[in-house]
Amino acid sequence: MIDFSKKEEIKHRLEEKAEILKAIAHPTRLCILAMLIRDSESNVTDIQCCLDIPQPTVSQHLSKLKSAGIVGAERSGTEIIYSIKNDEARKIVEFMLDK
Amino acid sequence: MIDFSKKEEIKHRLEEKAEILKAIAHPTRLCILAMLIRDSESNVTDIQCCLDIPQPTVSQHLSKLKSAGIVGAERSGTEIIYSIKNDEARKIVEFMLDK
DNA sequence: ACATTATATTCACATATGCTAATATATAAA
DNA sequence: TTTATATATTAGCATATGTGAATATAATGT
Repeated sequence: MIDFSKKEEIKHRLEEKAEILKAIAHPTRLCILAMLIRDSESNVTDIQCCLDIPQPTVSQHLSKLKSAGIVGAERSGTEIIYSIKNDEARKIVEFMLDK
Repeated sequence: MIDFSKKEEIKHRLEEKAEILKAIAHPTRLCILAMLIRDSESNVTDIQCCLDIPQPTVSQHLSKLKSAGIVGAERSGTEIIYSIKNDEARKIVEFMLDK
């Protein structure tokens, strides 16, 4: 067992929170998340069409959101359906875009 | 929340929001903002002591927060007093740290 | 004027990020 | 099995970011 001092605990928590914020903090990813909030889920092609940027770029942003635990992916035939799975992130985006 | 029919119009808005989030999205800056929420204002030395990192590093993070419009600075003698001036940013930090 | 304290700025460097182009994989249809 | 469609991955490159060390500035006190 590792014995974290209180400062280390706080530090780790702040790092986790910063990771989530950093994943959200990009205009394209904010837009993707806004789409996913509006439509509750979406595939890559729909997102790409909406944003009008290259497909690999969309996939890279989705990959970043996914590895931060903000979105989840589920294959359906040839498509992959993305949706928001982190409620904390969802609320931040909702708050930012309601402003 | 977002009107996707006006793509060009919302692009700038998303960039602005992402700028704010990006400024917040760092463990040290999250910690600085948490201090400023708790104490309502603080000088550089106090922040430096609390975080235990070099003074220039603190100044650089404060500078980033300031140029993003998140904190304001006011000189008082030889000290400079920082405080949060962007309420949107304050609410995001409060939300993140309450979780 | 000089020393002290508080803060900012610059530089150098390593690492991370974002983009594009090209290529790879996976599923489904013919 | 070949073809088409949807998505992911890789490589290369430019730019941004974070940090520490050293230095600079600004206000105050002696």
